[in-house]
This record gives sequence, structure tokens and C-alpha cells, in this order.
Amino acid sequence: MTEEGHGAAEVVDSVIGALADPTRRRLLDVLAAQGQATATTLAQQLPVSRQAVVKHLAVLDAAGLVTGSRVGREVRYAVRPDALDTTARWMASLAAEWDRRLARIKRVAEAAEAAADARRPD
Amino acid sequence: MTEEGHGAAEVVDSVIGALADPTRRRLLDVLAAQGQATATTLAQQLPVSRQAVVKHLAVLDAAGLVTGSRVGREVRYAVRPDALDTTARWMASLAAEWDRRLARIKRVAEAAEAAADARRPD
DNA sequence: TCGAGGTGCAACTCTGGAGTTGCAGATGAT
DNA sequence: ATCATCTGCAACTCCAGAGTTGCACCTCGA
Repeated sequence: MTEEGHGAAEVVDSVIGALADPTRRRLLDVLAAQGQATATTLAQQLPVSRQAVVKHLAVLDAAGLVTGSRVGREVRYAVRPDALDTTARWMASLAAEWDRRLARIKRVAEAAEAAADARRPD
Repeated sequence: MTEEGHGAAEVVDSVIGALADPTRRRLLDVLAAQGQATATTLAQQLPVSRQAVVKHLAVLDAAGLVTGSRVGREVRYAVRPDALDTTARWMASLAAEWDRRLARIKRVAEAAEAAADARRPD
């Protein structure tokens, strides 16, 4: 059930959720540095058990941040930039929207103040 | 203790942590839509108590996503795009780095395969 | 065929944090 | 002066999920 995370919103949500855990971020770092790795290998380089790594990889896979392929008796995982990039873009556009809103509200506030000044010129 | 989150890494970590909670994301949406709001007002528009909102606002403030200023007996909060923008940029550059690593590893793999082919032409 | 190394499943513990309620302390309006 | 309203602090409940251990199941090499 690797399933593509259809809606962009869902992708973003799962990516943020996946990235929220520090261990998962370290896992991604190690994996990105090596390009390829199995759960067993990764567990040796991290302060957690193999099973913990397996669960984290499942979460990361569900978020589309990682992909695993079977090679003989082992499963090799690799990093996957697309979902991360999608999330980055979403976040940037959200920040831009906040900026626009703030600018607009500021304008309105200044206009209101100017009107108030005009109304009470005592 | 609103404290600026000096290191960029710390900012990113706290922002991701703050954004991980669905209620906090909704809170930010409502706040961004209104420009200004108090904890009491926000609680009325969300399915949680005022105290819950207060705690969320504290987390968001610590992450630099929100800022609050006292006006008389109430505290008005507003959204703050900078930290979000920083995180978006960080995320985009991370995705780019992953891309570079993957491209490099692919080249190495292809080179190795080509060498293997040359070595066993039986 | 048999052992070693890897994966997968299940049950369990335990802590962080999301949410609640209750009450005390400010502050504005009348 | 008083009441209504908003904030702030504290103690509490509750559960998702991070991590563990144990065991069964494959697959490769000798």
C-alpha cells in the first residue's frame, strides 16, 4: 500500500507529520548521504532498534519521502525528493499569502486611522 | 521569553514541530484570515477550549509563526510569515540536495555497470 | 541440507503533549 | 464600587505513537 497521496494537501500533511519526528529526520539524512540502505544497516547507524527504523521507514514511505525495493532477501530504501519539493512550494506560497494579507490589513488600518483623524480635527 | 530562534536549524525544527498539529494549522488559517484575533475569539471559532488555544499560540509564538501584543486587557495575535518562509527555503534546498545526490549516485552506478560489462565480455 | 543474516508480525511499555476544568488575578464599562 | 470579561496558572485525564522484545518466516551461501 504505497499509494500515491492524491491531493496536494494530503501530501503536505503527511510530509509535515513525517518530518516532525527527529529520528525520522536523522534517518533521512543518513539515507540521503548513502543513496541506498536497508533497515538493518540504518539501525546500526542510529540509536534505535531495527524495528523502530522499519516503522519510521513505513511512515516516510506513506508520505512519499522514501521508496523501498526488494533485492533478494533485503529491501533497499532510497530518498525521494518530489514530495519534499511539493511541500516546500506549498509552504512558500502560504508564506506569500500571509504577506499579502498582512499588507492588505495594514493598508485598511492606515486608511481607517486617516479617516478617524479627518473626523476629529479638534 | 519570546526569544528569537537564532540558528536557522532551530527555527526549522520548531516550525515543523508547530505545524505538525492539525489544530495549530487550522488556528493559523483562521488567524491569517482575520489578521488579528485574541485567544478567546479564536476558541469560539474552533472546536477546542480557550486554554487549548492559548497553549497552541504559545507553541506558535515560540516557533516565530505568530506574535502577540497586549492591548488593554486583551492580547491580540497576528501571523508572522518570516519563519514560515525560512522553513520553505530550507526545505526546497534540501530537496535540491537530494536531487543532486541521487543524480551523482546514478552516474556512479551506471559507470560501475559499464565497467562490469567491459570486464566480462564473454 | 543447514546455518547465518535479513525481513515481517505481534504484543507490550511508556512518555509527551493535546485537551479539559477550576479558580485567581487584571482591566474596562457603568 | 461593582460586575462582566478577558487573561494566566495549575492540576488533571487520556491517548497516539515511539521504542522495545520475541519469534516466525525467507533467502543466500557453503
